[in-house]
Amino acid sequence: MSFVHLFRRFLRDQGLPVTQQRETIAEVVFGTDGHLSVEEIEAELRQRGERIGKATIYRTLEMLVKSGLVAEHDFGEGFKRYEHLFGQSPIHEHLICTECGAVEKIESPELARLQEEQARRVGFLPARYRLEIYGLCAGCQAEGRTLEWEGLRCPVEMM
Amino acid sequence: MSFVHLFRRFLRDQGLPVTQQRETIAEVVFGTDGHLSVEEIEAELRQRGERIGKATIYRTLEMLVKSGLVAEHDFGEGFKRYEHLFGQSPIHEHLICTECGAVEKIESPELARLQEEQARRVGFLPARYRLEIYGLCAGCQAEGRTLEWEGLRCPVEMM
DNA sequence: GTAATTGCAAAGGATTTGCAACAGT
DNA sequence: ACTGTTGCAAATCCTTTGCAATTAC
Repeated sequence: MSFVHLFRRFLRDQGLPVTQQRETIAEVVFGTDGHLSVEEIEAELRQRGERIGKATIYRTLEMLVKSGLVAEHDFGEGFKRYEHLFGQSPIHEHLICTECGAVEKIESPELARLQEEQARRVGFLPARYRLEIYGLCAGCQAEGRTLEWEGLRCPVEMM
Repeated sequence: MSFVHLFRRFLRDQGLPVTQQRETIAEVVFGTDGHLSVEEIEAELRQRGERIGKATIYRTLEMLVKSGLVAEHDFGEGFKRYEHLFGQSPIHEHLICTECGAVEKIESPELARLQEEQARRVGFLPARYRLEIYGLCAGCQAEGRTLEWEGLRCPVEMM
């Protein structure tokens, strides 16, 4: 449970109070390896018998993101998702299945290095990366599903 | 003005009418190499003396995205941006300056290839990529600006 | 002529904000 | 005690949708 320690340290460093709500929300976020939506966090809190307002969840998540312990994602669903970075490389890709919504993580030091290199080549100082690949996951392929909207696309050779 | 031709062709192929509004909106989108927000598109239309409703803009953009001629982006500003892909590789990275908001594009076939490779390695069928690097652009660095929120981050070595 | 689009205004959904009551230091 | 947080509801912002009038084919 070292993450509680880290978050507390962050709050202390910022001169902010360590409240029960903040710790509870952090426990939920650090207790899942997936990508949580605010709605999912709310549900988990309800299940634990905690009654914490939505506004507090948003405010705590903002803090967790600022601390660098949690990453914010937008997979194009119309809302955000949150993922703790505890014990994993902050630089990793996401493979997002457009059919079933599954999100798989892959780490590639090679890819990370290449990205950094490309950015610095044009004088850019990189701080944060976002690598997402949308497509069809192995499971959906096995079930014979195809990329629905892909049929409408004008292929590049048209141009 | 070949893009008008392409968009028309797409509409015909779909059995949809080619309206004046659709062509005008397409002209605006294809007339800029940057990343336009809906608000910016509206402003440009107003400047041209065109009076087109916001709903029509959204509906036309949806169509342009489906056609594959335009890409939709979310740079975390709370709204979407649109970029035409006419004459450029659909696979390119974005370097986004968190201080001045500038967006620079870079193309890296090497990076694209590596990404494809990584995805396929785990049985994933890639269709669409998203590569964004957030940080400080060369211009802001020259002016001595720093990454404001970066100071709050817990470095990885804490974990 | 028929079917689809347009434009307006209203609805929708996620996130933020104001403010009085409350908790952490 | 003092400062900052919490929770509720209202507000906000972007985007979508319903529907009568209009336009493309």
